[in-house]
Amino acid sequence: MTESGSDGTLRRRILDATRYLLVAEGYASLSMRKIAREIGCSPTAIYLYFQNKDALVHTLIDEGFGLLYEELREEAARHADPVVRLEALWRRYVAFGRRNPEYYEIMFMLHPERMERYPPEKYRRARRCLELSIQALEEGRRQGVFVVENPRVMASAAWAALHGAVALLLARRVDIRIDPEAFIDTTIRTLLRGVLAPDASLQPASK
Amino acid sequence: MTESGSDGTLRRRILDATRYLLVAEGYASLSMRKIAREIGCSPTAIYLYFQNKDALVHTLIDEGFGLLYEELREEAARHADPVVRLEALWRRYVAFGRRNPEYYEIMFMLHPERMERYPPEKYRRARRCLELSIQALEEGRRQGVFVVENPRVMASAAWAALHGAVALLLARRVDIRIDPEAFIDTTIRTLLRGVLAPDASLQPASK
Amino acid sequence: MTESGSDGTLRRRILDATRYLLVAEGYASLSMRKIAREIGCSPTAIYLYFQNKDALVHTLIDEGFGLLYEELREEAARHADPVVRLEALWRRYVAFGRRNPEYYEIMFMLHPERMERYPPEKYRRARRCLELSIQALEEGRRQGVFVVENPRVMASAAWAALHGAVALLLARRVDIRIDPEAFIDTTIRTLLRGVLAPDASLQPASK
Amino acid sequence: MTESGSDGTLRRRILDATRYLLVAEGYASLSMRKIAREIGCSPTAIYLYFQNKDALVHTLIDEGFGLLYEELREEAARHADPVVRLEALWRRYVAFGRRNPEYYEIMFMLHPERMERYPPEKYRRARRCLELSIQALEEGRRQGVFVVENPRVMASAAWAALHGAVALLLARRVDIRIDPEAFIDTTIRTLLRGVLAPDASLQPASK
DNA sequence: GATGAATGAGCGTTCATTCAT
DNA sequence: AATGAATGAACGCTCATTCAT
Repeated sequence: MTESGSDGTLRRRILDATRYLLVAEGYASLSMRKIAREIGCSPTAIYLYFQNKDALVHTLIDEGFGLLYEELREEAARHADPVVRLEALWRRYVAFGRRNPEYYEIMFMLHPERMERYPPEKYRRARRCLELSIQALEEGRRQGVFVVENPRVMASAAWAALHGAVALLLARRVDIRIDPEAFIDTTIRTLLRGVLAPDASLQPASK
Repeated sequence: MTESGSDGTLRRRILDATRYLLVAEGYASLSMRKIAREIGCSPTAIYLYFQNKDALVHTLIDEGFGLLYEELREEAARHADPVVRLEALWRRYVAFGRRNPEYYEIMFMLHPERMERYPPEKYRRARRCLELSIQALEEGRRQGVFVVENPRVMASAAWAALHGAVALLLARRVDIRIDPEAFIDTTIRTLLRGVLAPDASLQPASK
Repeated sequence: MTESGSDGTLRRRILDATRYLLVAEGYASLSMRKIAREIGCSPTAIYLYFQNKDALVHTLIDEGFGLLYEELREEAARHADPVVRLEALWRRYVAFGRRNPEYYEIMFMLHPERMERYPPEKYRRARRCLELSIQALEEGRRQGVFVVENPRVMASAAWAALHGAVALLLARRVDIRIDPEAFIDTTIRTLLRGVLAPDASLQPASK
Repeated sequence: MTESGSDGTLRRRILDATRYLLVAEGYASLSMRKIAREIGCSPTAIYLYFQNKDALVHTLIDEGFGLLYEELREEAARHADPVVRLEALWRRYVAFGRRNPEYYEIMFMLHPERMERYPPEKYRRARRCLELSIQALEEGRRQGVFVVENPRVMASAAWAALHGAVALLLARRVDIRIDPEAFIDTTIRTLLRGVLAPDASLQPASK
């Protein structure tokens, strides 16, 4: 359930049409007219619910972060073991990006100048996602299974790695000879091996 | 060294102005008219040197891949040890991206639709960059210092990780409390630890 | 009677301004911007009523064929005698062309490339105009007053002759020493004499 | 032999390339750049031989009228009998138009505003073509085989009819179910029957 | 709660032409 | 005899947005 309810209200239909168009044609060619055409209303109508195009997109970004956090939080709650939990979080992140390319594009692939008007307090929500990884890393470090200097930096670096994988996959920039699953798997297992204490036995991926 | 040197020719000034605008405003808002305004010529003049906007951007992409490959090749030649070499290649890649955000954006952050008209033979040049990493991985594996199932997939995954780091840094999406150098360092060291054989002693980064 | 009457609606004013410009400057130099300037609106406004330039012109072409067919049908209905009727149709055609040079230009003087996107069903309407002549020729042949091998070909040939006369008059390519009325009259009477049975007495033109 | 010789001089090549482009793409999309590209010289070079685009086209128009007149004069000289001669002239006119669509387009199908700058004395040359028909009509009238009030008007009317046939054929506006040869034949025979004295036996077309 | 009418800015691109060399 | 460099004007069209209703 998203923050604005999933009723058939025009506001909701605008958001959904926007998501559809983001998947179908990408952010670059997203236009108010197209959104309006998609749902059969006038372009003006959109302005009744969103101050402007940016506000509309920002709303979607918020939704996206809400969804992502929910998924990650749920995943984190499911695994007591920090190693298992960390891997699960990472896999979930990648899965989210691949399953929701439209959210992913505006959440993480928009250019900085596009984000300038994005209210900074919203970023805090984005950061909460990272906290889950940080916690797992800290827990694991305390248990001696992770070797990590700075959990926050490590979590960010791992997130960057996952982001790179998702971004290249979505942009279809990965060599077609490479199986996407193997690609993701290699990324995650390499990261895991990179943070695990040398004597910690590397358990098989719970794929 | 680019193909035409840095003489004051209009063609060169167009390319430079384009690079400047790419850094300053991003690809999305790049326009022929802005380029012309930037260098104080008429928009028409650009068409004397480039068939159209795509051709202009493609020229820059070529330049970028030329530069990157040159840097990586030089770096690869400098280090006999595959471990040292791999780390050097990775560091160089990140450095290139951070030093040349404009090239990086059009080389790696453009959406596929934008690239459709990019001549496929040019991609070969792009892939050669990856080959250098693959070779290092293969060599290291033969020497028993790397544990890698599929070097090509591993090289791609590592590239994706580095790309993610560069992309987030350029987009200023990394938490400001995190020192970029530590962020990069952690990324690279984690990757390295992830591919190194367990008994191989991890030497300190030669940074 | 056109489909939307002659109210002062912007749509109508666009169509009228276009017609004016077609007369004043010809199709070749017709531009959306000029139309907008002519009626004092922004070029964008035109796109509220017509999908693009072609659609605008096609609308006028439709109007033109509507008008012409109406005139010819009415004329045909007025005359029982096929000889009188045929001459009346011919005169009416020429009169239409001279009275509506703007319609005539886009209806009959546009190059085929321009028409490619013109929906083919619309052409049927154009052909119905010819059918009226064909019917008159067939009737007259049955009555023995016309000597015609193939009425459809004959009707086309006569139409071509009339078209030539109209086209040259509109283009002011006819020697100025020649009275346009005499020119038209000669064309039509010659055609008539050319199709009449030898023994049919040629009545004076009912001009 | 045209007035400017048919050597391989650049001037000649420009004229030929222009003719080629007129056939291939039509007057509307004729451009100096395309002409230059076609013959592999710079657009500027054209201006060494022709003051501007209009002058270039006017030169071709002159050539066209020269060719047409030559053909018609030769044809006229071949036939003593005015009836035969007139038909021959008409057929030759149509043949010229169909054989030289590029000349025909600029000679007879250009819009009036395009011709404004065409030097009026050149029109006299165009009119000489008509004189040949007028003479045939006058001769035939003196011999009692033609019934013509005003030969000049009649010649113009017949020319208009032929022009209409050629124009519609070139523009492919004639119903595809109609055989072009039959179409032309009908036009000419109808005209002929229209001017022949009632008792003059109509000889079969020398098709 | 929603629309219709309209705009100003901007886009990539093409054109005929000029001028210095 | 010919070119290279450059321009100003124009083109069709799309966009985000506003305003009156």
